[in-house]
Amino acid sequence: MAAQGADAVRVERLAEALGVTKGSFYWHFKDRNALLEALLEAWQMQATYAIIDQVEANGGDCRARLTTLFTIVARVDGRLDRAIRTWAEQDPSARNALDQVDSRRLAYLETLFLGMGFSLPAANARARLVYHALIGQFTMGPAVAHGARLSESLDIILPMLIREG
Amino acid sequence: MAAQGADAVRVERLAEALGVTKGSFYWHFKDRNALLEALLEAWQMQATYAIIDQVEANGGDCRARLTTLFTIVARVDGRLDRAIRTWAEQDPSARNALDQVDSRRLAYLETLFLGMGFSLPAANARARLVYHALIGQFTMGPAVAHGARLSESLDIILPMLIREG
DNA sequence: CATTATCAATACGGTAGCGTATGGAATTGA
DNA sequence: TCAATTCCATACGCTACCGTATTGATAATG
Repeated sequence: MAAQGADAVRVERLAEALGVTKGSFYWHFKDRNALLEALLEAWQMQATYAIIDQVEANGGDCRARLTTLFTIVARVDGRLDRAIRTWAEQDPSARNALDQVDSRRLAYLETLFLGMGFSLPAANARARLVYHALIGQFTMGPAVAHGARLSESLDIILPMLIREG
Repeated sequence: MAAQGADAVRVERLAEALGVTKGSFYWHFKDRNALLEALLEAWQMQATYAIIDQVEANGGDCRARLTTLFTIVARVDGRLDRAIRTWAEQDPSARNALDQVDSRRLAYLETLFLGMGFSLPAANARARLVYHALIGQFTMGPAVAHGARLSESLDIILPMLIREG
Protein backbone atom coordinates (compact mmCIF):
# COMPACT_ATOMS: atom_id res chain seq x y z
CA MET A 1 0.00 0.00 0.00
CA ALA A 2 2.56 2.55 1.12
CA ALA A 3 5.12 1.53 -1.45
CA GLN A 4 2.96 1.18 -4.53
CA GLY A 5 -0.47 2.51 -3.77
CA ALA A 6 -3.87 0.95 -3.25
CA ASP A 7 -3.89 -0.36 -6.81
CA ALA A 8 -0.98 -2.61 -5.99
CA VAL A 9 -2.85 -4.29 -3.15
CA ARG A 10 -3.83 -7.45 -4.98
CA VAL A 11 -5.25 -10.55 -3.40
CA GLU A 12 -2.98 -13.04 -5.10
CA ARG A 13 0.21 -11.06 -4.62
CA LEU A 14 -0.59 -10.57 -0.97
CA ALA A 15 -1.29 -14.27 -0.50
CA GLU A 16 1.97 -15.20 -2.13
CA ALA A 17 3.89 -12.71 -0.02
CA LEU A 18 2.39 -14.31 3.07
CA GLY A 19 3.15 -17.80 1.85
CA VAL A 20 -0.47 -18.85 1.62
CA THR A 21 -2.95 -19.18 -1.20
CA LYS A 22 -5.86 -16.96 -1.93
CA GLY A 23 -8.31 -19.64 -0.85
CA SER A 24 -7.23 -18.62 2.61
CA PHE A 25 -7.62 -14.93 1.94
CA TYR A 26 -11.26 -15.32 1.07
CA TRP A 27 -11.89 -16.92 4.41
CA HIS A 28 -10.64 -13.85 6.26
CA PHE A 29 -12.14 -11.22 3.99
CA LYS A 30 -15.30 -11.19 1.93
CA ASP A 31 -13.43 -9.79 -1.05
CA ARG A 32 -10.62 -7.44 -1.98
CA ASN A 33 -12.72 -4.45 -1.18
CA ALA A 34 -13.31 -5.59 2.38
CA LEU A 35 -9.56 -5.68 2.89
CA LEU A 36 -9.18 -2.18 1.56
CA GLU A 37 -11.94 -0.91 3.81
CA ALA A 38 -10.22 -2.50 6.79
CA LEU A 39 -6.92 -0.91 5.85
CA LEU A 40 -8.63 2.42 5.48
CA GLU A 41 -10.24 2.26 8.89
CA ALA A 42 -6.97 1.29 10.55
CA TRP A 43 -5.21 4.17 8.82
CA GLN A 44 -7.82 6.68 9.82
CA MET A 45 -7.58 5.76 13.50
CA GLN A 46 -3.84 6.02 13.42
CA ALA A 47 -3.46 9.05 11.17
CA THR A 48 -5.85 11.24 13.08
CA TYR A 49 -3.89 11.22 16.28
CA ALA A 50 -0.40 9.88 15.66
CA ILE A 51 1.34 13.17 15.01
CA ILE A 52 -0.88 15.45 17.07
CA ASP A 53 -0.36 13.25 20.12
CA GLN A 54 3.39 13.38 19.73
CA VAL A 55 3.32 17.14 19.52
CA GLU A 56 1.10 17.47 22.55
CA ALA A 57 3.23 15.04 24.52
CA ASN A 58 6.23 17.19 23.80
CA GLY A 59 4.55 20.16 25.38
CA GLY A 60 5.68 23.78 25.34
CA ASP A 61 3.80 26.86 24.25
CA CYS A 62 2.07 27.15 20.90
CA ARG A 63 5.15 28.37 19.12
CA ALA A 64 7.19 25.49 20.47
CA ARG A 65 4.48 23.04 19.45
CA LEU A 66 4.52 24.42 15.93
CA THR A 67 8.28 23.91 15.78
CA THR A 68 7.87 20.38 17.07
CA LEU A 69 5.24 19.73 14.44
CA PHE A 70 7.45 20.82 11.56
CA THR A 71 10.31 18.75 12.89
CA ILE A 72 8.26 15.60 13.31
CA VAL A 73 6.61 15.92 9.93
CA ALA A 74 9.96 16.34 8.23
CA ARG A 75 10.96 12.91 9.52
CA VAL A 76 7.68 11.11 8.91
CA ASP A 77 7.37 8.69 6.04
CA GLY A 78 4.51 10.16 4.07
CA ARG A 79 4.11 7.26 1.69
CA LEU A 80 0.99 5.81 3.24
CA ASP A 81 -0.67 9.20 3.46
CA ARG A 82 0.23 9.80 -0.15
CA ALA A 83 -1.15 6.45 -1.23
CA ILE A 84 -4.43 7.13 0.56
CA ARG A 85 -4.66 10.58 -0.97
CA THR A 86 -4.19 9.15 -4.42
CA TRP A 87 -6.70 6.44 -3.73
CA ALA A 88 -9.21 9.00 -2.50
CA GLU A 89 -9.41 10.47 -5.96
CA GLN A 90 -11.20 7.35 -7.11
CA ASP A 91 -12.81 5.89 -4.03
CA PRO A 92 -15.58 7.66 -2.07
CA SER A 93 -14.84 5.82 1.18
CA ALA A 94 -11.22 6.83 1.05
CA ARG A 95 -12.27 10.36 0.14
CA ASN A 96 -14.48 10.50 3.17
CA ALA A 97 -11.89 9.16 5.60
CA LEU A 98 -9.27 11.50 4.23
CA ASP A 99 -11.52 14.52 4.49
CA GLN A 100 -12.13 13.77 8.15
CA VAL A 101 -8.42 13.45 8.84
CA ASP A 102 -7.68 16.68 7.00
CA SER A 103 -10.32 18.54 8.95
CA ARG A 104 -9.02 17.25 12.24
CA ARG A 105 -5.47 18.29 11.45
CA LEU A 106 -6.46 21.68 10.13
CA ALA A 107 -8.49 22.32 13.25
CA TYR A 108 -5.50 21.46 15.40
CA LEU A 109 -3.24 23.84 13.53
CA GLU A 110 -5.85 26.53 13.89
CA THR A 111 -5.95 26.11 17.66
CA LEU A 112 -2.19 26.57 17.77
CA PHE A 113 -2.41 29.91 16.02
CA LEU A 114 -5.44 30.93 18.02
CA GLY A 115 -3.40 30.13 21.11
CA MET A 116 -0.86 32.68 19.97
CA GLY A 117 -3.51 35.32 20.03
CA PHE A 118 -4.38 35.56 16.34
CA SER A 119 -7.90 36.39 15.24
CA LEU A 120 -9.94 33.58 13.74
CA PRO A 121 -9.38 34.66 10.11
CA ALA A 122 -5.68 35.19 10.70
CA ALA A 123 -5.32 31.84 12.46
CA ASN A 124 -7.33 30.09 9.80
CA ALA A 125 -5.33 31.52 6.91
CA ARG A 126 -2.07 30.56 8.64
CA ALA A 127 -3.31 27.07 9.45
CA ARG A 128 -4.31 26.50 5.85
CA LEU A 129 -1.06 27.86 4.50
CA VAL A 130 0.96 25.62 6.79
CA TYR A 131 -1.17 22.55 6.23
CA HIS A 132 -1.10 22.96 2.49
CA ALA A 133 2.64 23.38 2.63
CA LEU A 134 3.06 20.25 4.73
CA ILE A 135 0.84 18.27 2.38
CA GLY A 136 2.91 19.65 -0.45
CA GLN A 137 6.09 18.45 1.20
CA PHE A 138 4.50 15.07 1.81
CA THR A 139 3.36 14.89 -1.77
CA MET A 140 6.70 15.78 -3.23
CA GLY A 141 8.12 13.17 -0.91
CA PRO A 142 11.69 12.03 -1.42
CA ALA A 143 12.02 14.64 -4.15
CA VAL A 144 12.36 17.20 -1.40
CA ALA A 145 16.03 16.91 -0.66
CA HIS A 146 17.49 17.30 2.76
CA GLY A 147 18.28 20.92 3.26
CA ALA A 148 15.15 21.80 1.32
CA ARG A 149 12.58 20.62 3.84
CA LEU A 150 10.42 23.23 5.46
CA SER A 151 11.70 22.36 8.89
CA GLU A 152 15.15 23.46 7.87
CA SER A 153 14.25 27.04 7.22
CA LEU A 154 12.12 27.43 10.29
CA ASP A 155 14.29 30.34 11.36
CA ILE A 156 12.91 32.18 8.38
CA ILE A 157 9.43 30.71 8.17
CA LEU A 158 8.36 30.80 11.80
CA PRO A 159 8.93 34.51 12.41
CA MET A 160 6.98 35.16 9.24
CA LEU A 161 4.03 33.11 10.38
CA ILE A 162 4.03 34.36 13.93
CA ARG A 163 4.49 38.07 13.54
CA GLU A 164 1.38 40.06 14.35
CA GLY A 165 -0.23 41.63 11.37
CA MET B 1 -5.10 10.41 -17.65
CA ALA B 2 -6.30 13.48 -15.79
CA ALA B 3 -9.47 11.86 -14.59
CA GLN B 4 -8.21 8.48 -13.49
CA GLY B 5 -4.46 8.50 -13.55
CA ALA B 6 -1.84 6.93 -15.76
CA ASP B 7 -2.94 3.47 -14.72
CA ALA B 8 -6.26 4.03 -16.40
CA VAL B 9 -4.66 4.76 -19.75
CA ARG B 10 -5.25 1.39 -21.37
CA VAL B 11 -4.82 0.58 -25.01
CA GLU B 12 -8.10 -1.20 -25.51
CA ARG B 13 -10.21 1.29 -23.61
CA LEU B 14 -8.63 4.12 -25.52
CA ALA B 15 -9.26 2.39 -28.82
CA GLU B 16 -12.88 1.79 -27.95
CA ALA B 17 -13.33 5.39 -26.83
CA LEU B 18 -11.99 6.50 -30.21
CA GLY B 19 -14.17 4.08 -32.08
CA VAL B 20 -11.33 2.06 -33.49
CA THR B 21 -9.69 -1.21 -32.59
CA LYS B 22 -6.34 -1.67 -31.02
CA GLY B 23 -4.90 -3.01 -34.25
CA SER B 24 -4.86 0.62 -35.28
CA PHE B 25 -3.29 1.79 -32.06
CA TYR B 26 -0.25 -0.35 -32.60
CA TRP B 27 0.33 1.28 -35.92
CA HIS B 28 0.64 4.70 -34.31
CA PHE B 29 2.57 3.66 -31.21
CA LYS B 30 5.08 0.92 -30.63
CA ASP B 31 3.37 -0.08 -27.42
CA ARG B 32 1.50 1.34 -24.46
CA ASN B 33 4.67 2.70 -22.99
CA ALA B 34 5.42 4.74 -26.09
CA LEU B 35 2.05 6.43 -25.71
CA LEU B 36 2.75 7.26 -22.09
CA GLU B 37 6.15 8.68 -22.95
CA ALA B 38 4.54 10.86 -25.60
CA LEU B 39 1.94 12.07 -23.14
CA LEU B 40 4.66 12.82 -20.65
CA GLU B 41 6.69 14.84 -23.07
CA ALA B 42 3.67 16.85 -24.16
CA TRP B 43 2.80 17.55 -20.55
CA GLN B 44 6.30 18.64 -19.69
CA MET B 45 6.42 21.16 -22.52
CA GLN B 46 3.10 22.60 -21.53
CA ALA B 47 3.47 22.49 -17.76
CA THR B 48 6.79 24.20 -17.66
CA TYR B 49 5.61 27.40 -19.20
CA ALA B 50 1.82 27.54 -19.21
CA ILE B 51 1.33 29.31 -15.90
CA ILE B 52 4.58 31.24 -15.78
CA ASP B 53 3.86 32.72 -19.20
CA GLN B 54 0.42 33.86 -18.14
CA VAL B 55 1.84 35.55 -15.08
CA GLU B 56 4.56 37.27 -17.05
CA ALA B 57 2.11 38.39 -19.71
CA ASN B 58 0.02 39.99 -17.01
CA GLY B 59 2.95 42.10 -15.95
CA GLY B 60 3.26 44.30 -12.88
CA ASP B 61 5.90 44.30 -10.19
CA CYS B 62 6.95 41.19 -8.33
CA ARG B 63 4.27 41.54 -5.72
CA ALA B 64 1.60 41.91 -8.38
CA ARG B 65 2.96 38.88 -10.20
CA LEU B 66 2.77 36.83 -7.04
CA THR B 67 -0.86 37.81 -6.63
CA THR B 68 -1.57 36.91 -10.22
CA LEU B 69 0.10 33.55 -9.68
CA PHE B 70 -2.08 32.67 -6.70
CA THR B 71 -5.17 33.71 -8.56
CA ILE B 72 -4.40 31.70 -11.67
CA VAL B 73 -3.41 28.61 -9.75
CA ALA B 74 -6.65 28.72 -7.77
CA ARG B 75 -8.56 28.37 -11.01
CA VAL B 76 -6.36 25.79 -12.68
CA ASP B 77 -7.51 22.20 -12.96
CA GLY B 78 -4.74 20.34 -11.20
CA ARG B 79 -5.88 16.85 -12.12
CA LEU B 80 -3.28 16.22 -14.78
CA ASP B 81 -0.47 17.49 -12.59
CA ARG B 82 -1.75 15.29 -9.80
CA ALA B 83 -1.92 12.26 -12.07
CA ILE B 84 1.64 12.81 -13.23
CA ARG B 85 2.85 13.27 -9.67
CA THR B 86 1.25 10.00 -8.68
CA TRP B 87 2.66 8.27 -11.70
CA ALA B 88 6.12 9.62 -10.90
CA GLU B 89 6.20 7.56 -7.75
CA GLN B 90 6.47 4.45 -9.86
CA ASP B 91 7.99 5.56 -13.14
CA PRO B 92 11.51 6.98 -13.47
CA SER B 93 10.78 8.89 -16.68
CA ALA B 94 7.82 10.60 -15.08
CA ARG B 95 9.90 11.26 -11.99
CA ASN B 96 12.53 12.91 -14.11
CA ALA B 97 10.13 15.10 -16.07
CA LEU B 98 8.35 16.14 -12.91
CA ASP B 99 11.57 17.04 -11.15
CA GLN B 100 12.51 19.31 -14.00
CA VAL B 101 9.16 21.04 -13.92
CA ASP B 102 9.33 21.47 -10.17
CA SER B 103 12.79 22.98 -10.39
CA ARG B 104 11.73 25.39 -13.07
CA ARG B 105 8.74 26.58 -11.12
CA LEU B 106 10.66 26.89 -7.88
CA ALA B 107 13.33 28.91 -9.61
CA TYR B 108 10.68 31.25 -10.98
CA LEU B 109 9.15 31.80 -7.57
CA GLU B 110 12.58 32.49 -6.19
CA THR B 111 13.23 35.19 -8.76
CA LEU B 112 10.00 36.88 -7.74
CA PHE B 113 11.11 37.10 -4.13
CA LEU B 114 14.62 38.09 -5.11
CA GLY B 115 13.04 40.84 -7.16
CA MET B 116 11.45 42.15 -3.99
CA GLY B 117 14.87 42.56 -2.47
CA PHE B 118 15.05 39.49 -0.29
CA SER B 119 18.35 37.75 0.33
CA LEU B 120 18.88 34.42 -1.38
CA PRO B 121 18.09 32.31 1.72
CA ALA B 122 15.01 34.38 2.50
CA ALA B 123 13.79 34.21 -1.08
CA ASN B 124 14.47 30.52 -1.26
CA ALA B 125 12.63 29.72 1.95
CA ARG B 126 9.65 31.76 0.80
CA ALA B 127 9.64 30.20 -2.64
CA ARG B 128 9.65 26.73 -1.15
CA LEU B 129 6.93 27.55 1.33
CA VAL B 130 4.71 28.96 -1.37
CA TYR B 131 5.42 26.20 -3.85
CA HIS B 132 4.78 23.49 -1.31
CA ALA B 133 1.56 25.19 -0.34
CA LEU B 134 0.43 25.42 -3.95
CA ILE B 135 1.29 21.77 -4.53
CA GLY B 136 -0.65 21.01 -1.39
CA GLN B 137 -3.65 22.86 -2.71
CA PHE B 138 -3.33 21.06 -6.02
CA THR B 139 -3.04 17.75 -4.27
CA MET B 140 -6.05 18.27 -2.07
CA GLY B 141 -7.82 19.33 -5.22
CA PRO B 142 -11.59 19.65 -5.14
CA ALA B 143 -11.48 18.93 -1.41
CA VAL B 144 -10.32 22.50 -0.96
CA ALA B 145 -13.64 24.25 -0.96
CA HIS B 146 -14.16 27.67 -2.38
CA GLY B 147 -13.50 30.14 0.36
CA ALA B 148 -10.68 27.93 1.57
CA ARG B 149 -8.28 28.40 -1.31
CA LEU B 150 -5.04 30.18 -0.64
CA SER B 151 -5.89 32.91 -3.11
CA GLU B 152 -8.83 33.93 -0.97
CA SER B 153 -6.79 34.90 2.04
CA LEU B 154 -4.11 36.71 0.11
CA ASP B 155 -4.84 39.82 2.16
CA ILE B 156 -3.45 37.91 5.12
CA ILE B 157 -0.87 35.71 3.42
CA LEU B 158 0.83 38.21 1.13
CA PRO B 159 1.79 40.75 3.78
CA MET B 160 3.20 37.87 5.81
CA LEU B 161 5.34 36.66 2.93
CA ILE B 162 6.48 40.06 1.83
CA ARG B 163 7.35 41.79 5.06
CA GLU B 164 11.05 42.34 5.52
CA GLY B 165 12.58 40.40 8.31
C1' DC C 1 -2.48 2.18 -63.93
C1' DA C 2 0.34 -0.16 -60.78
C1' DT C 3 2.68 0.35 -56.61
C1' DT C 4 3.49 1.83 -52.25
C1' DA C 5 2.34 4.08 -47.97
C1' DT C 6 -1.09 4.79 -44.67
C1' DC C 7 -4.52 3.40 -41.49
C1' DA C 8 -7.68 0.05 -39.66
C1' DA C 9 -10.03 -4.64 -38.64
C1' DT C 10 -9.79 -9.52 -37.27
C1' DA C 11 -8.04 -13.08 -34.88
C1' DC C 12 -4.85 -15.18 -31.87
C1' DG C 13 -2.00 -16.52 -27.71
C1' DG C 14 -0.57 -15.10 -23.34
C1' DT C 15 -0.66 -13.12 -18.32
C1' DA C 16 -2.66 -11.25 -14.06
C1' DG C 17 -6.16 -10.90 -11.45
C1' DC C 18 -11.07 -11.75 -9.28
C1' DG C 19 -14.19 -14.67 -7.03
C1' DT C 20 -16.36 -19.54 -6.19
C1' DA C 21 -16.69 -24.39 -5.09
C1' DT C 22 -15.09 -27.93 -2.67
C1' DG C 23 -12.24 -30.88 0.07
C1' DG C 24 -8.88 -31.62 3.79
C1' DA C 25 -6.44 -30.94 8.06
C1' DA C 26 -6.19 -29.22 12.65
C1' DT C 27 -8.27 -27.64 16.75
C1' DT C 28 -11.75 -27.29 20.16
C1' DG C 29 -15.58 -28.40 23.09
C1' DA C 30 -19.47 -31.08 24.66
C1' DT D 1 -14.45 -39.51 21.25
C1' DC D 2 -16.70 -37.30 17.71
C1' DA D 3 -18.78 -33.45 15.74
C1' DA D 4 -18.33 -28.69 14.77
C1' DT D 5 -15.47 -24.89 13.89
C1' DT D 6 -11.48 -22.86 11.97
C1' DC D 7 -8.10 -22.25 8.62
C1' DC D 8 -5.95 -23.36 4.30
C1' DA D 9 -5.17 -25.69 -0.55
C1' DT D 10 -6.65 -27.05 -5.13
C1' DA D 11 -8.95 -26.32 -9.07
C1' DC D 12 -12.00 -23.87 -11.93
C1' DG D 13 -14.33 -20.21 -14.88
C1' DC D 14 -14.29 -15.51 -16.10
C1' DT D 15 -12.63 -10.78 -17.45
C1' DA D 16 -9.42 -7.23 -18.75
C1' DC D 17 -5.54 -6.40 -20.49
C1' DC D 18 -1.00 -6.79 -23.53
C1' DG D 19 1.26 -7.51 -27.85
C1' DT D 20 1.65 -10.00 -32.63
C1' DA D 21 0.36 -11.61 -37.15
C1' DT D 22 -2.24 -11.10 -40.95
C1' DT D 23 -5.27 -9.28 -44.02
C1' DG D 24 -7.99 -5.55 -46.04
C1' DA D 25 -9.12 -0.82 -47.60
C1' DT D 26 -8.14 3.73 -49.08
C1' DA D 27 -5.13 7.42 -50.66
C1' DA D 28 -0.87 9.18 -52.71
C1' DT D 29 2.51 8.80 -56.21
C1' DG D 30 5.65 7.45 -59.97
